[in-house]
Amino acid sequence: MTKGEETKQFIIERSAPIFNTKGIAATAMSDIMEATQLSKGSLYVHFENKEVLAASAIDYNMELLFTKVQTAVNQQRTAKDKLFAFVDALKDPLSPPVTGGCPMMNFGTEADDTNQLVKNKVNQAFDSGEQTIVNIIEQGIKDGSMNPDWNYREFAVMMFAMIEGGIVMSRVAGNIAKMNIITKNIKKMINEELL
Amino acid sequence: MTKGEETKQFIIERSAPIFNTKGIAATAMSDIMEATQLSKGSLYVHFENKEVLAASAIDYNMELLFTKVQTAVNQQRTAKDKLFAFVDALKDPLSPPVTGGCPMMNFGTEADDTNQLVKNKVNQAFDSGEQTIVNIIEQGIKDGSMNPDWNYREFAVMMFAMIEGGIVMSRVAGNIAKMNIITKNIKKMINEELL
Amino acid sequence: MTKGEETKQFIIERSAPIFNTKGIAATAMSDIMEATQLSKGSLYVHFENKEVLAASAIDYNMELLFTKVQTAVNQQRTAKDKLFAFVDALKDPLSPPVTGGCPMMNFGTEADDTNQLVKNKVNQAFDSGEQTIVNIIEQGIKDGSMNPDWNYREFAVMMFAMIEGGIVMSRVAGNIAKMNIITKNIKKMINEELL
Amino acid sequence: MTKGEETKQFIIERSAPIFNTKGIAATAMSDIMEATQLSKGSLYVHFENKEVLAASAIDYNMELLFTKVQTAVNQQRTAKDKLFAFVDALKDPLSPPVTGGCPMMNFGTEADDTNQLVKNKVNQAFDSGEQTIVNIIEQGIKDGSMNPDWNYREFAVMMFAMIEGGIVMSRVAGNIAKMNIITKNIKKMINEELL
DNA sequence: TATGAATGAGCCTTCATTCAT
DNA sequence: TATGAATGAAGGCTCATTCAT
Repeated sequence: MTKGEETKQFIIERSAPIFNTKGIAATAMSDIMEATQLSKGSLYVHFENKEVLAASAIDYNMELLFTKVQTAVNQQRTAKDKLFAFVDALKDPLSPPVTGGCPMMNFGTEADDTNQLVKNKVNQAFDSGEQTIVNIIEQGIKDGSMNPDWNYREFAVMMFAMIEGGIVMSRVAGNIAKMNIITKNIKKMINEELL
Repeated sequence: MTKGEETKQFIIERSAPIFNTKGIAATAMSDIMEATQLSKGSLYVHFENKEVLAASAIDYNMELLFTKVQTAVNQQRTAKDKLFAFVDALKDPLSPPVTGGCPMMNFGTEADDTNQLVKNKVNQAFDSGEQTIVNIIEQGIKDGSMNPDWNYREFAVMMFAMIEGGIVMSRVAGNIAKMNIITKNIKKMINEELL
Repeated sequence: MTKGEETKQFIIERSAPIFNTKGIAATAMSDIMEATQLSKGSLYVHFENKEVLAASAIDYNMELLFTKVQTAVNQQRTAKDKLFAFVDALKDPLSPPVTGGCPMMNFGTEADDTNQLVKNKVNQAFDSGEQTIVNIIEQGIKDGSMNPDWNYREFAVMMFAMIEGGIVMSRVAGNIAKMNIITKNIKKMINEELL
Repeated sequence: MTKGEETKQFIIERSAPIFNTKGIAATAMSDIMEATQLSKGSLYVHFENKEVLAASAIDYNMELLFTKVQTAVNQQRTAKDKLFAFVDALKDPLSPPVTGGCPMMNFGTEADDTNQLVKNKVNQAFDSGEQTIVNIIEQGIKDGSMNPDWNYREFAVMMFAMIEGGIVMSRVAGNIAKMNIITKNIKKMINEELL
């Protein structure tokens, strides 16, 4: 990695939590100057403009989240354990895997009406999160540990939507009571499809 | 209503969809000047500052949403029909009851880390949305149309979380495929508890 | 004139000589802040952006020049004296009627390749300067004091071009030797067409 | 020519038309980076700063113009043909010998109030252009083809001023109508002094 | 000689807010 | 109550220039 690439990556890593916490519009380049201790000009050496930097930070936040979830999933053997690991990785919205909460929710709600590029990024992330769930269940069905008649595609949508909704509700509440209910019930629904 | 109160209300009604669409940070007082065709000074006659105006607009958006949902619910007789009406009122996130999408999600994700006042407002709104569901089910149990052993409090949390998560996912996707799955399955879950 | 119009006019008057002296690109809004002792925001209350302000200043500079020349012309009776007054009004490029030199030359050379709007303004000014000369001569021919066979339309072009060229040459030289030669010869050419 | 000198010359050739088109103030070092495909640092290896580079580019533009005019002049034998060649070399300001128009007018109007160095360069160029005309006529008088009583020194000033003024007028007009009038009349004035 | 990362002053513009009228 | 002129801090961004490699 060249010096320039290193700096670029450094800027992304430092700005990502700021964008995820304050939002794109409320994050100023001066916030990033402070977080990186770099000059204004230097930021623009590596990023054309704030929009491009924000896009990189959004990618970074979502990839970081995915890596954390995927890592947790991969540490398990059975499909059930993998699914539970997925749920558990996101069970505490007050100590989220990524500072600032779920980047899909944060940037999705900020961008849905105004920023097609970000909207698309978030949409892909939602799809690939859902696909992760689908893949695990398909493995479980294949190895005979899960009910082959399960409408797992629809379950994946419901499960992911419930988690995402629960994250926002719990963050706003300042406690994870609702998230606990959701976590518990998702696990229950999974258990009902085990063979 | 005095002239002043009328103007104040007018400003709220015009600014509410803007805040809900662009977000608080990205909405400028000049946007509201344009939308109301009022002068800068006039806005400040009625609202101390942008924060106060935003708070009023947020309240308005959430009340409008509740009114619309409640109106749909009230048009039904049975608990089941009321619950279905609740779900149906929110089933199309691309043509939402309130311009800009769900205000709880929009302001909740923008404010969760940075604005305690808004955070509290949204939290209360989530609670009272959930309570609406709870009330309907309690009526259904009381009149004997719904399963008295149903853990309906937990169901209310799940149902509301699923809807909220589904709204964001569908808005970001630009289509309501996921929302349709969610709507269908929520109704299925309700049907399973009917007597 | 309202307060706003007064301020707007004041800004134009103060900025006009700066634009004419330094050029559009080299004039900063901060230069105009200093010259007007107004705040940055105040400047933008009256002018959408720098381009619009520059356009107003250019108009002002050219109108000021025309007024001065026209006033000098109008003080004379005969066509010959009017023509001489025109020439004399522009005979000293080091003490020009408008601070910074001829606005048509200044903005014309700055804008010819890059700014269609300004280019058009300047072109019209050149045409109307030429027309002034034409009008005077037509009066002279009509009243019998000037040669009716004179190709005065072509003379107007030559005379104006010579003056404009001479202005730049003399300003760059720092002395009006060349301009004196031009002034003298233009008058000689005029004298040759008197009856 | 060493590698360094070659690069230096290359930078001048590429930047000259940019400076002549946009002006000194409006030309950024980044414009020159793009035009040369050289790095920022490389530009500063060869030129102390933008001012020095601009000065070199100005020299280059004026020398290029002189070379083109002189070449045209030298292809003719008689004084009259030489003079006509001079005029014809500049007769189309929309397809000028040097991209961006007459460098003396461009840099003269930009620099007359603000940049003594450039002002002097332009003044010398005006003088030497005038001197070229003078030299041709003196040859014509010496060889008996031109009127020895001609006040040719004054004619040279007028002729050059007319051409320069005409260039700006025509560039701003977007057509060469006025320049055609000027060209025609200069030739007529020359013809009147032939023996 | 050539690179490109880094700088910080300065650019144009927008912002929320104040206040005399 | 309503206006709109005035403010100045802050916004995103560009600039000429430096310097280690």
